[in-house]
Amino acid sequence: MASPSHHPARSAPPPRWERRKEARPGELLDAALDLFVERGYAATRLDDVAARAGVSKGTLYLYYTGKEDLFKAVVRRNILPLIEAFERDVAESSARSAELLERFLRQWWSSFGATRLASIAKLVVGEAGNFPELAQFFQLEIVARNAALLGSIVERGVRQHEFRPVDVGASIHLWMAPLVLRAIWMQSILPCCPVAAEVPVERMLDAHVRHVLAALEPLPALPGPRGAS
Amino acid sequence: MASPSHHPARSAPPPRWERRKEARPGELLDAALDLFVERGYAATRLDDVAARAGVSKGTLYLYYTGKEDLFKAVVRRNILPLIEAFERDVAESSARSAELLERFLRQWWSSFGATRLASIAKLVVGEAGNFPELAQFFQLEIVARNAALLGSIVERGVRQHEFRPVDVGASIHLWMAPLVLRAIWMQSILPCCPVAAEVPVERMLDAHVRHVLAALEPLPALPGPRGAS
Amino acid sequence: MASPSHHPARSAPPPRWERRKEARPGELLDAALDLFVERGYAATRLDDVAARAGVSKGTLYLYYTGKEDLFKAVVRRNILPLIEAFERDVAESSARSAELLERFLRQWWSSFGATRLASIAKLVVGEAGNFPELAQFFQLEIVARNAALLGSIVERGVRQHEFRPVDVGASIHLWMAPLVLRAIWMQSILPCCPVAAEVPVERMLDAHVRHVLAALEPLPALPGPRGAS
Amino acid sequence: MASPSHHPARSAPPPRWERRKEARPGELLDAALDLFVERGYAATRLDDVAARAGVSKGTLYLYYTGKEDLFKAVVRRNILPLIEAFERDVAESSARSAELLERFLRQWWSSFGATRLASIAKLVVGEAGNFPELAQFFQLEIVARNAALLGSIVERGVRQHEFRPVDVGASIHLWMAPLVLRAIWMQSILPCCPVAAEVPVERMLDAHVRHVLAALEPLPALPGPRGAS
DNA sequence: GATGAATGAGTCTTCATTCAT
DNA sequence: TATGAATGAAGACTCATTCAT
Repeated sequence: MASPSHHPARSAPPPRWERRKEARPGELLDAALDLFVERGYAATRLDDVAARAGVSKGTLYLYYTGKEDLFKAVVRRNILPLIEAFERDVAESSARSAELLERFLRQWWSSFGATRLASIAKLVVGEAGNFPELAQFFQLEIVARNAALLGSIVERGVRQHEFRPVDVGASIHLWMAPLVLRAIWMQSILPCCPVAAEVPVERMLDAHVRHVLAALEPLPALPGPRGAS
Repeated sequence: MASPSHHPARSAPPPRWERRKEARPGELLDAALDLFVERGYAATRLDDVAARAGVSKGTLYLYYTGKEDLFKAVVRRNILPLIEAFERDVAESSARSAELLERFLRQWWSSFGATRLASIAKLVVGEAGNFPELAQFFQLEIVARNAALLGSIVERGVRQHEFRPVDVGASIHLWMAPLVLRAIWMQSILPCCPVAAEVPVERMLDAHVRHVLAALEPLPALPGPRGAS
Repeated sequence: MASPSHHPARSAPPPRWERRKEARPGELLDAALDLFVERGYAATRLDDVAARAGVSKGTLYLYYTGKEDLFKAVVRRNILPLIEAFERDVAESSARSAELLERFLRQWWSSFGATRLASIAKLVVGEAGNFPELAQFFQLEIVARNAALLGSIVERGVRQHEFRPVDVGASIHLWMAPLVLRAIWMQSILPCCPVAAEVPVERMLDAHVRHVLAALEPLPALPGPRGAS
Repeated sequence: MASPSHHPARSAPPPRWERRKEARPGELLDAALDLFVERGYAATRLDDVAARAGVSKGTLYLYYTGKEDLFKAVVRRNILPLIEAFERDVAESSARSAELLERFLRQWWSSFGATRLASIAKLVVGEAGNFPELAQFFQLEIVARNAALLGSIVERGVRQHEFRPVDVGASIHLWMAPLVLRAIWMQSILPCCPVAAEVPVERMLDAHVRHVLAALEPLPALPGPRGAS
């Protein structure tokens, strides 16, 4: 009678399952991301992944060859689009270098660092020993590309005399590390320490941006004594 | 008596195994650290820990109540002495603030960041979800204390007009993050990417120290209105 | 229109699959025979059977109620025609008994023993414990009938004084066993031992036939001119 | 009172398990033999093996690395001693060749063919495709050695003019096959066909021995008084 | 008729933990 | 204390079977 089904007239029993070949992979990856992030690789049971995706255990194996494959797919699927979006954004922008740099950092934070995706970095780092291949993928396809992107912004700024000349290679790490580490922290330690009265993210972010821009600010061409220091 | 050996007076038959109640815990912790660092928490088998420590599996349970307990002991035992040493060093030092700060950063790197101990941070971060209590301990007893230490150096420098006034809370994170992240990276991703031609650690470290000190350098007294900012 | 289909009048859209109700069972049985023979009952997956027959897994269930049913059908379908052919051959023959017997043995070898069908015997023997009903069928419809056939030849020979009187029941087993066992061997052990330099089949077969005929050769009629033969 | 326990006075609870390192492997192999023989390799669950051996599933893995290893151990352990016993018997015997041959055949039957061990041959034959290595072992260490043994008896008899010259290679197979096949049959098909009124084993065995000895009997020394025998 | 996505019971295997010795 | 044999709960993975399309 009050059947939740969609056949109001007929009292057809609701189908035990639906055929949704297209949607399944995405649902499985979403479920897996949640659980991997929450519990880590080893502590995540495929039963739970399947249950959260609303399918049975066997179905999972129709789409992924096993736990490892699922894990790799989760990482690839969630991370790659992001880096590609970043690359598009930078390529299309024609703003001043300082502005572009600030926007990059803030966008990185809002679309990755502040999200659940940051946990993926944590996962990859934690499981690198057990998934060297995945670690390589991550280093080459994500970290290196992100660094190249940031590097290209800085180099452009330097070339156009918007930034002072710097050791780009070393600087990139210095500019990214505070964001990356804070992101990881917020996904792992922080949820366990509700009282950890940390400096708010915004303040950290502002300070970081200011700090980076200051470090890149062109030296005053003045006659000033500061050049001597 | 003082003999480390085996009851010379009593004509006891040589025991099949030795009683080494004092030495055991350390040996077990060392073995466990190796394996936890290498494989992560879940992938480390107690059998292997015991084997590496040269004892049987059962013996392990005489000293630790289980895997969790062992894990926590590994973290506590290896990390606490370090932070305490840092605190002593800083307390005893009377050097100029800039010098002290540089020494702190370089020592942090050489005695923690560049060592296997850095993996512990990786471990704790990765397992925080499964060991909240451990994460709290880590945050409060290690991270916070380290931050306080660094903060005290900076504050002293500011108070003595050796450093310019800064947002200490936000700055600390910015000063530590590049080192922490690089340390973690070297323990996880890097071993899997032998060709990753990164900027050498020394250059990164030099750049970072220079950068930190520049950011803290007192502003020129000058006539400048900039002091108002 | 120009559809290869079989409904010329109707402008039916070309079907995505063909209806081949008549051909399917045979194709499935052939595929199943291959795989059962190659891997045994349990290690054969219905997926593979269907794939080899060029249909989907579901289709298999339109023709057989399950794996067991398929297995039984494979055995029945492949073995029964053989024994029936043997029976026809013997019934129609009017050759001398010795000649008929030799022909029977050689034909048995060439049309069963030397072929993939011999593996069916191996299968039934191996799975008898799990398929008692099938074992009974095999014993009654194949083994016993084959024995009866051979027995009838021998008995006829004895009746017509072409063979010496023998214990027919016991003899039949002696005459068949070397062929059966060799056949099974060639389907199971031999493929794994490429170097097993066995006596060639032909020599074995010749020796066996000679041996059987010698054992059945009528005793010399006393005074003994038969020594000359 | 009549407690089977060994602590009559104390009401100590019976230990949940005993440490019986020496006995376990044998008990496990016995249990496994039973079940493999009864159900075949694939249909035997390790749970059942362990239960029949009176241990838990995990214990099985202390002694064998898995199902395959257990299977191989069952075969090796049960079959090798037999063939070695046969070899000893023949080596030590000094009987006449005919007598030795008959004894060999009868002993083979009673100590292997008529026992549960014959099922091992069935198993190996059935699983050869899935365990090629085991099949090789069986062929080389069991079948070939048994054939060599029988061959040596026949050759000795021929050399000493107790037997007529024969094609030893071909003959061996002819002499063994009826016994081997009957043995396999009795372990697989027969238990499923209680009414299969077969020729009794003894009669088959007698007929076979008679038949073999007749085929080997030296040819009459020409002039032929042998017709009288 | 035909398909193949979905199911879920069944099995092997691992490993933290216990306890008789 | 120390040992390591024994346990058993847990989880990855398979595959015969079902059923919505």
